[in-house]
Amino acid sequence: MAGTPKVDIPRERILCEAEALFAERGYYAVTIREITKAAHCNLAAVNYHFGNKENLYMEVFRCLWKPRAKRVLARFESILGAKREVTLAGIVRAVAEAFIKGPLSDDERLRHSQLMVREMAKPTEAFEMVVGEVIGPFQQKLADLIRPFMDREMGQVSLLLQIQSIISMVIHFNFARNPVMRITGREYDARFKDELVEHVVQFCLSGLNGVGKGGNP
Amino acid sequence: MAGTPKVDIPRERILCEAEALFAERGYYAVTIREITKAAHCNLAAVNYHFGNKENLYMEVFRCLWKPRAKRVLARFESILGAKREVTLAGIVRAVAEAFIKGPLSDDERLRHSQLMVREMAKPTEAFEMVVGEVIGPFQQKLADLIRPFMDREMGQVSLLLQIQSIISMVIHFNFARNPVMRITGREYDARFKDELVEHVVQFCLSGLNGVGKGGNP
DNA sequence: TTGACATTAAAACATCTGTTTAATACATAT
DNA sequence: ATATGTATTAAACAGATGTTTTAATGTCAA
Repeated sequence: MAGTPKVDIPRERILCEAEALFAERGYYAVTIREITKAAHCNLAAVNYHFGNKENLYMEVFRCLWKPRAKRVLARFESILGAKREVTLAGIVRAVAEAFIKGPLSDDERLRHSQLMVREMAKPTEAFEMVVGEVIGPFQQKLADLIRPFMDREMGQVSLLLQIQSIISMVIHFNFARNPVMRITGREYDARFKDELVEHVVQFCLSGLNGVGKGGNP
Repeated sequence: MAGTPKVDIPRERILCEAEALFAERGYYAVTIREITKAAHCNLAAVNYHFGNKENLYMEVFRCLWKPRAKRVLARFESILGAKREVTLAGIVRAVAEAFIKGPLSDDERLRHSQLMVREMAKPTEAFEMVVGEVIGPFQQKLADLIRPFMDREMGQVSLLLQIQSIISMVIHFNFARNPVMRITGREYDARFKDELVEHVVQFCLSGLNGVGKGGNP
């Protein structure tokens, strides 16, 4: 079973299992029969509780994805708020920690980013909702936080590209575990995640030069 | 039609249309009937020329994806080879230009990265082939190129994380056009792509500080 | 032309898909 | 206890899907 829901009613079980399956294999690869079987309930339960498959998919984003995203953002705020003064390094570290370690379990984090990546590849109504209500506002807030550290004459687009670059890295290290593990030969244990956070912070702050000497052999 | 194949035989048309549809919507969302209709040939043609749907998908990677990836890598080598001396900036710029502008048309580039991202989300046999034959070797070569510029004591894993970070950015700016356009409000025209290349180079070389002053207001 | 082979076409097949129906069980309030 | 609204079940439905079959068509050498 994929993550134990607090209330053990069929509706919750369906949502939970549906999310896990949608994340892993995508909307069309998953059948209602699979979902209801995993949730130990009758085939008709999906249509009874959610109307149809498409709305079940939307409800996954409304009831599970969105609250979880908010938990991550709350963690970000919390990490940032704990600091005496806000620095550029502090902001980046807060992002990296919230997204790569954060309040989510490993399974949750994987599901979460897989669903998002699938939406980025082919956006549906869910994407509109999530960008409008969660991701968009967050990136704007991040831009406002970072702007004071940037050149005065830097355009808003440039600023947003900086944000996107940070985000692209944390998304990548979350959802592309497979290639990352395969190429680096490392497991996603606590130690490796610490290294990942450290790496993201270093890279975002000073790029390749941050750890290099810049010398030519 | 999705990109005009050189030889106008049904087999080629099917491959071409299949790739476009698989990239846009994923394996299960696409039906053989759709593919053959788009390719203006009979339903049975897929099973005649490719045996079954699964093998058609694999052939897309073997016959279209892989050669195209090699074209991109060849462009990378070419850009790098044209330089008088190899610098860190030169390497990063070569990667960014090859992947973001490169030898591919806009449609090709989008398809290419969408297919890859779908494979990263849920790897199939195609992923194994592509990582083993193209992506893996390329990242190793990139690591060898960059190593001389890094600290002597830097571990191989750290080095590969640097590579992954560069790659994650170019992949992101290729396949996540939708969110990027939506959030920055820009179109993916030649001008914007130039800006993207410039941004990636700057960011990878010196991170956020590269364009900022680092001052606290 | 004839014969052999490769390709295309149309139809049929078995299975799977999302959805609906109708019947049943269950709980709670009167 | 009875009635009422809710939740579950099993069965059926219509349409879609991958695949196979069988026939027709084209191609080209002997």
